[in-house]
Amino acid sequence: MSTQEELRVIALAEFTSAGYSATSLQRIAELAGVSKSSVLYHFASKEHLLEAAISPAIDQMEMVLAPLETIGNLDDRQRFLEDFVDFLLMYRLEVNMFINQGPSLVDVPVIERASALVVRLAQFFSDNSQSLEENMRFGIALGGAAYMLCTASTYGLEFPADETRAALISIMSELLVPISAR
Amino acid sequence: MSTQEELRVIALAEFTSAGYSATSLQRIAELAGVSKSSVLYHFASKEHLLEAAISPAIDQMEMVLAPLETIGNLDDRQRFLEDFVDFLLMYRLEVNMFINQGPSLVDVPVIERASALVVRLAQFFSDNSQSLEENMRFGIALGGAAYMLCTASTYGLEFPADETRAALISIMSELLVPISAR
DNA sequence: GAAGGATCTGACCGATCGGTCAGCTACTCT
DNA sequence: AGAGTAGCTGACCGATCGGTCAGATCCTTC
Repeated sequence: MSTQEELRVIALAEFTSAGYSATSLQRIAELAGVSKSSVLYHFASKEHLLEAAISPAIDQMEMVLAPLETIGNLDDRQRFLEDFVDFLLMYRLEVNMFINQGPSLVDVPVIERASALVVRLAQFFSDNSQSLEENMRFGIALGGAAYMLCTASTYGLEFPADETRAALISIMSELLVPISAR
Repeated sequence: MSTQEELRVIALAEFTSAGYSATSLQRIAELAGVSKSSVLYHFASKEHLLEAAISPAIDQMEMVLAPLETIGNLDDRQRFLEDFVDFLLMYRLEVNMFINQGPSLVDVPVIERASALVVRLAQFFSDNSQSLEENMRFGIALGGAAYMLCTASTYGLEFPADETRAALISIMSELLVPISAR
């Protein structure tokens, strides 16, 4: 792994666990075994490092959400949900960071891009009804999944990946089933 | 409202929205219209201010959780859930902060006290079965509710309190109904 | 009016922050 | 061998951080 990749991975882990503003470039450099100057050689600024750390996840999320508006029957919906859960599992650190720290990281372009995606997703899952309970079901599913996938591991809970995936799909399906099919 | 109370309220709001480490004492002082020295007169340190800001919520949570082990039938369980939702609504800022930033604020005594409460709550709601899905249902309910109650308002969603309460109780009941009654 | 405690402030401290810059090293290409 | 470039570093910068301290101000109590 190149130094640049290593820095990106370390930065992502630290930003997620300790928080963006609580993580210093000095600490990232120490964890990577290089100097702070070296970090700033590979990434023009701390914000650029943040951008590099999470934009792959946002790119992937854009791809997963691409077919959103073409979803028709419940099978389409179920397939999409599985893809989305796979996305959550693959990029759990990035998602957790966006969910938890996104609101305090406005003005960072990639964060705004992600926010737009979440709004689009919310509008789809709320069945265009914009009812309170529909919106809350979506919010709980998204926020809850993100919480479970990352924060909860702080409490020492560690689960096999495939079981986690199955349970997550099951619970989210239950939460996000449209009114018409409930 | 005394200066001390005002500082506590402002600090809580800022810690929640911007993050603990991203919030400077200088900023809290400015928002309150006093000097930084005055903040440090009322609270011995930034950490003491954090403690003062969230410990009322943790005290209340301890009271709400007191009857946890005596819960018998499903009616008890439902009543407890309603009390807990009321607690979430009353202390949404504190809960959101603990959920989102708790893991990065270890070594703060009040945070550890709250963590112990969450573990106790999780053990109850997971039906002592410790199965993966039970634990995940609890985690999604708790993390999701916290997310909806605070973070989601960033997206401009604002709901009447009583409707929010009813929807939250409904969704959480659904998520936390024990296996035996499903 | 004197005394005393509560409240508040500006000046100041060392540490750390993100970031700049000149220069060192090692490798590639001609 | 020489030129150029990518990778990396230590020294340094101004700004801001949390925190200390001596003293000003205000209000109560005698």
